[in-house]
Amino acid sequence: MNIGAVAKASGVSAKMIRHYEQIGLIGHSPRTEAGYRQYQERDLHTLKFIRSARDLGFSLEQIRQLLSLWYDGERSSAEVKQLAESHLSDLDERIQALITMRDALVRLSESCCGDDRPDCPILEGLAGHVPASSSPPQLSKQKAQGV
Amino acid sequence: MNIGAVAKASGVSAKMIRHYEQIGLIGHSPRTEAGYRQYQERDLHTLKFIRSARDLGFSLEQIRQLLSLWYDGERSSAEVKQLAESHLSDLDERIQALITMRDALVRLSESCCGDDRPDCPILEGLAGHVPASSSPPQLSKQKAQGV
DNA sequence: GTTGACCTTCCCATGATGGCAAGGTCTAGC
DNA sequence: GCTAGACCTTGCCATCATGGGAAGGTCAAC
Repeated sequence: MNIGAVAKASGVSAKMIRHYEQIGLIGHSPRTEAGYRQYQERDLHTLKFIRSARDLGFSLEQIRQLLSLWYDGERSSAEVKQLAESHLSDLDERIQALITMRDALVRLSESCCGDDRPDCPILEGLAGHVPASSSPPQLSKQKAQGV
Repeated sequence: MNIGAVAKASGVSAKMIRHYEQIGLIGHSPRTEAGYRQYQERDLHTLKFIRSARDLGFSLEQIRQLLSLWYDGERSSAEVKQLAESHLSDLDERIQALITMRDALVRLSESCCGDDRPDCPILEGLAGHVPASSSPPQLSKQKAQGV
């Protein structure tokens, strides 16, 4: 298989496959005389693995570890699970951060009537004059960080 | 005020203040004879605005627009609100994407007992052999609230 | 006058990905 | 055999917001 074929079959772009090779995430593939990279079923399998891990949000560094665990018949599933859990809490943090943003923005946005007049609680909020929230702030996820 | 002082007071690093100046997000500040940037209260106000908008996840491009609306006495609050709503749906998309990842990862992780044996449904899942999920996968939405 | 905190500009790095350019290779159709 | 077009190669640049560091100038306090 040429790179285009594995790319299509794996869902990883040719560009990225070359990149993964360059950073050592995957090995150097053999080349034809003309210099074309040649891939086997096994490589396709690896690329699909990488693709799945990317879809779950694992970083390339984490994928490097996942691959080495995958290849290692002596691994303990605990190691894998630990990696997954660690990524999981990272995801949770990011989700929380975004939700905090969203909640704050929703509150600002709701307080703005959005008509043709210039008065705008959103801008005022950004400028530091926080609008009185209509509902009590029991979400506790307000602007915790502030300045 | 020197740059260090506004940086501290605004929560925007000196590095970033110079950067914002360079990309034209804020104007060029006057300089002392020695070349030190000099800032006024007004600049501090602007930087705090930027910092708040960054805390809400607005991109620098969006902040550029927000600033110009802020400065524009003739703006309609509708324009501001539209910008906010647009960012809001972007946030929602990103949150959903992360939650989708998290749900999938949770499902994989739960199916792995995490002991010292090598058998690992997480790796198998990544390799394409999706484990049978114990409960039907309709949980994606409900968790949007309670993360 | 020295020291240390602060400032300046400039370059590089991040992470994962895409784009483009200049050029080589392969293959199908003529 | 020749040519068009699809495919491959490498290499550089861009994204986005931010930080690090180097080399050097300035300022204030002691």
